[in-house]
Amino acid sequence: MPELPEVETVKRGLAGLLVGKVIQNAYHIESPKSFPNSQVDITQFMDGAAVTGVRRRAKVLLIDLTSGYSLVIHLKMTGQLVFRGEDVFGAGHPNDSLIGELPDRSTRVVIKFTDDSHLYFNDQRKFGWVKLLPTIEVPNIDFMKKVGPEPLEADFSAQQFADRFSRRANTNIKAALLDQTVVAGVGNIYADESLWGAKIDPRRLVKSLSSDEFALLYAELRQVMNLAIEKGGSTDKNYVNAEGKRGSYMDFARVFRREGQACPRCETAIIKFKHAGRGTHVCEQCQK
DNA sequence: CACTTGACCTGTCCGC
DNA sequence: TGCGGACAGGTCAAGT
Repeated sequence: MPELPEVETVKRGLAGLLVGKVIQNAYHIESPKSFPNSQVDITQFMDGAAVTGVRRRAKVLLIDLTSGYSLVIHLKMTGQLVFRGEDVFGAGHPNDSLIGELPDRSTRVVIKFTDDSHLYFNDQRKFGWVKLLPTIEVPNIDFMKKVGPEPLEADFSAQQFADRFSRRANTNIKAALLDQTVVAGVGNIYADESLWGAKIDPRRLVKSLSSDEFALLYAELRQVMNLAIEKGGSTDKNYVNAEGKRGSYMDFARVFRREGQACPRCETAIIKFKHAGRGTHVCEQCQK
């Protein structure tokens, strides 16, 4: 579930918690695929290194270290990055985290800092990963070379947005929105939400959309993602922020996971069906 | 190259 | 209550 707004929320949380901390050591728990680097590299380039910054590109998190290496992290569907330390969960602090004692049975990677605080990478389904790479090589990995522009950047225009879709002219608009090489960071939740906002049926072919419809979809996508960041993301099942707390965008969702409920615009019941390989939520009255 | 489908995993929920 | 199957959805490999 983590899409751009969720990863951005984690990024902001971690930036405030990790920068300046020095790593004591790092290890995986019974899931080498989750942390595929060699133990030699992990020891050499992590132990004793300090965190200089936390960045996000598309749905990928980057934690930069003084060793010249960066942790490149993808949460995929069920990944969580939860920080635990005295400053957040000291005596007397209310603990409203969704997550209990850590590590738990979904913990795959543990990073221990010299002040005895910890960063836990949890991932129930083991699709996500933490990779250690030289910072200067990060832009050269396949994903970074192929991924499309950041949709929330100030200089990303409606015209650029529309132009990006030319490569997917013959597919449907929902599949194209989910294609990370078209625009970065859109996943199932915000695809459905923005298509509802723009009154576009997800099954429409890209080439059938007018320039006005692209302009509307651009505006709706940016609005819905900005609102989601403001609400700390969407917690459907697994997603939590860097402190283990849920996001509240689902309280504001108009169609996602609202099958059977009334469309906020026209009161018609929202329907759900499988499309582009995903659960898809639509108001068939509004979305044409 | 454009496009679609299946695989990767595990926990949960639904119907029998 | 047990059990099989569907489902969840980000990305990539392999298929047409």
